[in-house]
Amino acid sequence: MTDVIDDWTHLTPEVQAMMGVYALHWQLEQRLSETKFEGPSLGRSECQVILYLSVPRRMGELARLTLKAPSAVTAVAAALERVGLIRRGRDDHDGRAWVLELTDAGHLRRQELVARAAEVFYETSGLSRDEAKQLAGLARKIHRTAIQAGAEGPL
Amino acid sequence: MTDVIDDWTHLTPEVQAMMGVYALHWQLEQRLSETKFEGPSLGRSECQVILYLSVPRRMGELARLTLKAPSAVTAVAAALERVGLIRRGRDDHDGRAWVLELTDAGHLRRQELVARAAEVFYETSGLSRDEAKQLAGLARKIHRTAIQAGAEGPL
DNA sequence: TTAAATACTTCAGGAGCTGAACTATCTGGT
DNA sequence: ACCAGATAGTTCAGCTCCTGAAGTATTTAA
Repeated sequence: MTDVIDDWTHLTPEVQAMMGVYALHWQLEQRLSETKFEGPSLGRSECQVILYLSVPRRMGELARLTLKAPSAVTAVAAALERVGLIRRGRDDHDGRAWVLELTDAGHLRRQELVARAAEVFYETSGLSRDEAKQLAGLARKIHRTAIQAGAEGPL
Repeated sequence: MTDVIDDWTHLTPEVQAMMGVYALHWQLEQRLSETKFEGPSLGRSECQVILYLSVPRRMGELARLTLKAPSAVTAVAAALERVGLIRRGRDDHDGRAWVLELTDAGHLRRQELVARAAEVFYETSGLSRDEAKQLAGLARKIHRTAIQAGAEGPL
């Protein structure tokens, strides 16, 4: 089809990893957010937050996990509440904080998102189940380190 | 520091991989583009295109590789040419197409970017050299598949 | 030679994020 | 109990970056 000379061998492993990460990230965001479900459609950040809401979480926690500013989470929460996918409640132990929790519709939507994410993941990565698990293992470590680095600022 | 209950075990491998990819992508883009080099500073896409210009490439090829619209590449090329990091020439075999090529300053900047990318990669991923190579192996496959899927549209 | 396809450009418009300034609540020292 | 300072979230102005449509130049195929 195209005559791309992918002399991919002279790139450092780090740059190779980076390019793969960029490509997979783009496809996941793009194709996940443009999937049509029943009910209202969601933006990229809305999908991301729903995935993190496997458990009720405070907004600040979501901001830290998604590496976004608190004000960005405010907008996402407003959108998700407006369409009835989440419910807000005050934190029992801290009246300043909100806890976001999926409604029944939210849980349903999350299940659909997880399923769709797996589809898109395999379609666009071309990885096998075993390779996916291998990647997930690396991803756990990456996630933990990256979130911590993000919380502490850029050194 | 924070009491995040990361019961990360009940997430599917695909979602785990996704979250790791999101976090690493964010950190790489953010920290790479905010690094100060000598000379003019670059946006995220400018950095990405420079990395792909290890070899002269046509603009359409860059659009496909970076998964962006051609018009986005036009803007990036204009910016990079303005600051003297790339040179444009017509493709010998196709007078419609431009070929972008790094200047000497561009090659220098690319080397600095590659070095900085490796630093940021290890700092924010927490991976070892071996794990990085493992990830690079998966990334090669991901990249090839994802770029092809992008070129052919969303199924 | 002419119609259709391709490569890039220009531009208007929009999504989504940040940072600053603000309100509400909590915490610790006195 | 009270007040100062820290913390959680909100509002908003402004910014960056991207896309999609319409336009130009060139190539390809009929």
